[in-house]
Amino acid sequence: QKYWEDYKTFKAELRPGKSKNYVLCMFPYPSGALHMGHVINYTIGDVIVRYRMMKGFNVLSPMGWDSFGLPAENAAIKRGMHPEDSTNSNIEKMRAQMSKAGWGYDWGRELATSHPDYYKWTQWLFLKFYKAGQAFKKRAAVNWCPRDATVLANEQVQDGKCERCGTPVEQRDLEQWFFKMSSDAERLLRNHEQLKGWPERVLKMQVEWIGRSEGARIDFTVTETGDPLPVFTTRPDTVYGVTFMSIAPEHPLVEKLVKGTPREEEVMRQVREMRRGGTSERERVDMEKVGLFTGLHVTNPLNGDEVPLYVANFALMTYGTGAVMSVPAHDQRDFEFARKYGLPIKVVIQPPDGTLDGKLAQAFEGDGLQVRSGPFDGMPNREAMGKIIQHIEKNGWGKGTVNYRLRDWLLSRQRYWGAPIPIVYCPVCGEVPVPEKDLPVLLPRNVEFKPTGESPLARCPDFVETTCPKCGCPAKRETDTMDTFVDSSWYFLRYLNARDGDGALDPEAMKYWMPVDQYIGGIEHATMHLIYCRYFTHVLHDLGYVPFEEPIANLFCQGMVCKEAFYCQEDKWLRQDEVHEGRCTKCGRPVHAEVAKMSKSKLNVVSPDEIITKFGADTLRLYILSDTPPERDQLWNDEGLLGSHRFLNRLWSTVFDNIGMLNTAAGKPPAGEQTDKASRELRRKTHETIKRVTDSIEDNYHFNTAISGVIELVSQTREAISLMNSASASAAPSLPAAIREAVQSAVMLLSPIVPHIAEELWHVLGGKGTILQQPWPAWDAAALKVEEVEMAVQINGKVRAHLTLPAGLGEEQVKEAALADERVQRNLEGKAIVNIKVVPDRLVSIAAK
RNA sequence: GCGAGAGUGGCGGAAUUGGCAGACGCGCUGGACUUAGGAUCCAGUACCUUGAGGUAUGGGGGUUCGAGUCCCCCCUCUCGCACCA
Repeated sequence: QKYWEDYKTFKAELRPGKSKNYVLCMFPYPSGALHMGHVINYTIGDVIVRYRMMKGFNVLSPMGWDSFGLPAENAAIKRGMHPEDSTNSNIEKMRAQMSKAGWGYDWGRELATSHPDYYKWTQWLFLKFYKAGQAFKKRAAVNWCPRDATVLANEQVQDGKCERCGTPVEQRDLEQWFFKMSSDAERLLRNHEQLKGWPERVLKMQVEWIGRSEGARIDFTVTETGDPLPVFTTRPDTVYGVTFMSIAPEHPLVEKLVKGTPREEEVMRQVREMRRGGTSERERVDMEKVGLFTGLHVTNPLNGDEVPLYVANFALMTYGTGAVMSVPAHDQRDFEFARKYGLPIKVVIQPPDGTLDGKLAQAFEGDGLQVRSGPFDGMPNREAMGKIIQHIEKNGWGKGTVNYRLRDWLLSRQRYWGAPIPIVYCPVCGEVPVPEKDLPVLLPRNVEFKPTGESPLARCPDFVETTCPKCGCPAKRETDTMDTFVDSSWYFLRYLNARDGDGALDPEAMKYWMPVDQYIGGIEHATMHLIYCRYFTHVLHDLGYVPFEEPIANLFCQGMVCKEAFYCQEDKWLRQDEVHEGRCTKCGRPVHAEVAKMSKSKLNVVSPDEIITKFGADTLRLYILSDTPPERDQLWNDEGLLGSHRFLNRLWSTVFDNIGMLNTAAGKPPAGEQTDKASRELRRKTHETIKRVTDSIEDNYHFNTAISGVIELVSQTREAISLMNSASASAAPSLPAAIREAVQSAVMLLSPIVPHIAEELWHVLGGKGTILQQPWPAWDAAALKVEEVEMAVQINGKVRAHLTLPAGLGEEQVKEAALADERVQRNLEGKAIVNIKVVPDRLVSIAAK
């Protein structure tokens, strides 16, 4: 580690003409302690970095800190510290832990999103977005977490709960800052074709999240007042079957429409009741469908039908137009609602095989022929869809349109620990952006930041009170801060010129290094960070700041590290040492065991620090990659860790116990065709392993099979050493050279995974400098050739015999040899051969009756 | 409900992409050695029977000389989305 540090092994420089490789791991929130999630993430990244360095790439491997945000603030409150202090001390601790793990980074590019020299540029970018109309303020119903006392983006709400703390989210009407992400929906979707190096499931999740659907906007009219009431539908072919209209309780028209009507009080009471749980709470299938007649009606522009208008809890203000044309005959949800409230059901599409009447058991959602649909009667409904849209457009009743589920990104937060939004409110000039020369808008240090629901910065007069940059009048600053996902939406660009005080982005560096060749991180960011950073880059591209649209060429999502967790009814979650023979050692009750992601609450965490202290970083690194392909969840097993430790000890002693022989053999010509059989076989194993390890890494980073390959090579090498030391050594004069080659190859192949031991062994074997400057081993195709093969003989699909034959033997000769075999003959007795198939060097398959 | 992925020994997982299922590791069983170390080394370890066989990759069909792998039906689990009009 000292060598890597002293010689700046991981310092990356822009070298035009040299192939680059940008390997990036998702930067951590500085909690102060590494956990196994970091270990798997950053070990994968480090192995790729080292492998590609040996492959000759100019590799960039940066690291930084996602240091703003709620967790830092909450932790600081709990510990009675200022978030700035606890964040900085956590960064120190974690940087030291990372170095101990042996992960190689170019620390000269380190950044922290909470440092003014970073968030200055986050604010600068915000202003660019603002001027381009991509950042704007609007009043909207937003998700509110009462515990964290702040708003949340839709992406941060899970199952109606705060993604951070699990508290049920409420709905509030607030004026908030948004990024116009919805305007990028089409491109976010379209550019998927450029993301060939992304996992399919991440793209699928993004497709669902963006939620594109084609249909039409149709303008209904409120019969009594003449107010327009547009709806979005994906089934314009059913528009003649509308028998009522549903409107979201949040819809601005509701209050206006019922005002002064006899039903006002009742309707508004219902509206308040429906809104109480918040939008997300209502977005649940199992929620009972509730509606209330407003006393008003709407007119269907196509047939003039006047149908009742209902306030309904299943209508969402956040999708489409907030109003739904309801067609109970052809939509199951509308059907159930109509049944409940005794509303008419009007069939307008007949299935090809039968005749539906008004007494349906359920909605008919399939295809058929239009009926009771005016000029479209008799037309197949698929065809009618287009025709009806044309008809609607011609008459000015609406328009064919595409609707997206993706909403704008709510970026303001009523919390302290984030980048201040650089806007000033002037009584004369209104909303005024802070001039670029006045950036950063510094986050003041002395603020009472405990959450109350009001932005903490609002209670800091020194911060709030300012003058208008335009007219000089006394003015007030925006007191909300930015969502931390804003910070992390561009950090991969900032690494390229992290120390540059003159600009956010460096065009030359971006041209060379971008896009990111390999991004590694958790799947949990599929619809958050991984959409936000794409959107951000798209806008920066449109503004001419970056020369590409997609920042991440290849993405790898690692699995979780899990471990058995034990639960006792009486004593709750137990540590492993509190369980004995399936029973709780405290109360003797049987214990329930389950495999779960390592978590403090389930008491099944293993501390990387402790493992490194006891067994060394290499044991941990090797073990975490050994058992399971890295994209899959893995099960932590203490015994398995010991197995990895034992292997490294074996490798170590293989070198040290034989160091004299190994170094005497150095430089001797490698065993060739003229040498003895044992040497040729070891050499073949060596080159097979080089190929296998290289292929395994290239095949989606399957380090587990790469490692098992090296273990086999080391075992075979140790057998060769025993042979060499035995009496028959004279029969294998080339063995020392073959053993030397095998050992050296094993060390090189393992070096990205266990770099400390590999560097040490490499030096003991006479190497100079760092192993990272050595070329990755190449296999010699000639050495892979086998001389003899064992072929299986199948008779009617069952293996009946084995033949040892020279490799590459002709088909006829193989058949001959097979039929001559005594066991084969015995099994063929009394049968006639129907067919013989030879798979060269593998097997013979005989079909007989 | 929709979408994706996965079902292989006691466990984690291999399987050259249609070619001898169970590599490698853990665990377990014998044995060796001992400077008692999270030792090490050797042998064994899918199941049933052992003369030889027979049965096995969630279940059932199919294609094929040959299927864990391809096709059809079914079951189970995991993850994501979910009143999306």
